[in-house]
Amino acid sequence: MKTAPLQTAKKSAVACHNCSLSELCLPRGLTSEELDLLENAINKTVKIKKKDYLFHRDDQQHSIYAVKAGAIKTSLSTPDGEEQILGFYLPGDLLGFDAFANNRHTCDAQALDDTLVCELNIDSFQELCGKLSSMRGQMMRQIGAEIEREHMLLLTLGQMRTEERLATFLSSLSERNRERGFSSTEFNLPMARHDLANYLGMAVETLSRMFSRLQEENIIAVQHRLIKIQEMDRLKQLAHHTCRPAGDAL
Amino acid sequence: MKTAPLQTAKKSAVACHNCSLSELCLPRGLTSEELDLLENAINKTVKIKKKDYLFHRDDQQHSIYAVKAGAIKTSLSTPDGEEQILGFYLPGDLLGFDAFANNRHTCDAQALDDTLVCELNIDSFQELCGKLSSMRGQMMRQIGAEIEREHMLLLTLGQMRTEERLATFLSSLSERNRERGFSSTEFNLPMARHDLANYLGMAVETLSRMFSRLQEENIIAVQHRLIKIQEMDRLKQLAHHTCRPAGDAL
DNA sequence: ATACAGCGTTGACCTACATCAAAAAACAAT
DNA sequence: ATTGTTTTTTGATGTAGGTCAACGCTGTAT
Repeated sequence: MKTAPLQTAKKSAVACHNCSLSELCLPRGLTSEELDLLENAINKTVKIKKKDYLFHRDDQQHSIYAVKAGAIKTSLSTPDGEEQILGFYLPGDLLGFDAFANNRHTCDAQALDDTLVCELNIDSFQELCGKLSSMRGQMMRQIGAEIEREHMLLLTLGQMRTEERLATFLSSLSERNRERGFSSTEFNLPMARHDLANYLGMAVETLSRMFSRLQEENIIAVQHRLIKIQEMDRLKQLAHHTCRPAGDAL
Repeated sequence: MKTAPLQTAKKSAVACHNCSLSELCLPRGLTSEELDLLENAINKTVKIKKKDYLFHRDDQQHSIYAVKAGAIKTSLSTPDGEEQILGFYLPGDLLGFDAFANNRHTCDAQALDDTLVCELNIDSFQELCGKLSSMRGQMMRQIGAEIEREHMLLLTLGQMRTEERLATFLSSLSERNRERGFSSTEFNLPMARHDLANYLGMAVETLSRMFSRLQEENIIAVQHRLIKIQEMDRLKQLAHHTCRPAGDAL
């Protein structure tokens, strides 16, 4: 289907110390010495091209990855070729925890764009977590956030109508951008309509209609992937199902 | 809404050593000495009555729980009173990992029946995981399984039609029973129609119709909560979306 | 027994969304 | 620019499943 990720990968030096994402990523709250240990656990920085896979379900090799730049989607596919996108991972997000169960990834991870990730060897990372309680705490928080995010998505898919789903998504992407110091009212969607529709459990056509509807009501302005939120309060109102700001990832 | 869980709880001695669930639960693969340490981390055994809550979202106190008997559902509820059930936990299952993120549970957990759980203090458990790599591995496997289960549910809610959803659910409950040494073709549903419908993202009426349809086609026989699977292969065929046997919990 | 409350099933109807079809816009390659 | 390819939008139509309503069954209390 696609070339293996490692064939298109380049290795480069790792440096959490001066990484701009250190406040979002694992390093948050660690001392300089702890950071050294973390850097040792990092295999390498991997560059993957748009549409290439970071990992496949059941791959022999498994790691935890931190996104430095670009965007990754994870998905599950069925025997008959249907897929469900499980999450979008943006700079500062970690992915790969699904491999904890059986030392195999249980979903696929594909780059939505040319992407840069840090790869952490799962075993040395586990070992590190044994040694440093701060690191263990970091990891637990990340895992907890991942579970919480998935809970929100279940709520979205199980209870909301399509307009609500989109409003909730936009609202949480906005929040996310705010947290990262970007504009919360004007941003680019990192994914195509097709992927977003799949993630939100609706047809592309329906998604497009919902974008149009929100635009007609002057709640947002849409130009391709650029979204401008014009009336945040009305957007949040539509997304009233949402429980809390929803911290990490999407 | 309901009495606090602890008011209806009774404490009793903990003994992983002679617990019949030790092969399903955390103790699996641990040495006798490691088991001693685990027992020390366990606060107590808690008894909760049907419809009482094991924990609430944002509770001050948070723990990991292992179900010994009965059944628990976890759910998320929205400001406007809608709920989405996230999972059903049966004997041998662990729940409460959602509190890792912020030291607060992010969902509610309610007993579907009179239920017995072991309560593990989260901090001493974490500490234990620092000391014992085998325990860390155990926990990671459990967390991984939880994530994998939620992925399957996302696939179910996002991609399947109602009949498929029910077929998938029954098929995985059957598999689960088989793994625990119970009958895979005849078992009781631990939850009411209302809860199952919610979990599967459909109306109770629709769920009821799907039960009837499967029964008309002689794939299953239904008497209240008792399910007899008559044609397993046809059931699995209907659930063809399912990726793999789906190990733990529901 | 009888009455009552909660749960489950069935039927009639309706709507939110999927599907089908086609045009328009954006993008890529020559 | 020109052509082909992919993505997005819009419109027309169909349907799966939601909603509303009524009824039957099970269990509990009197």
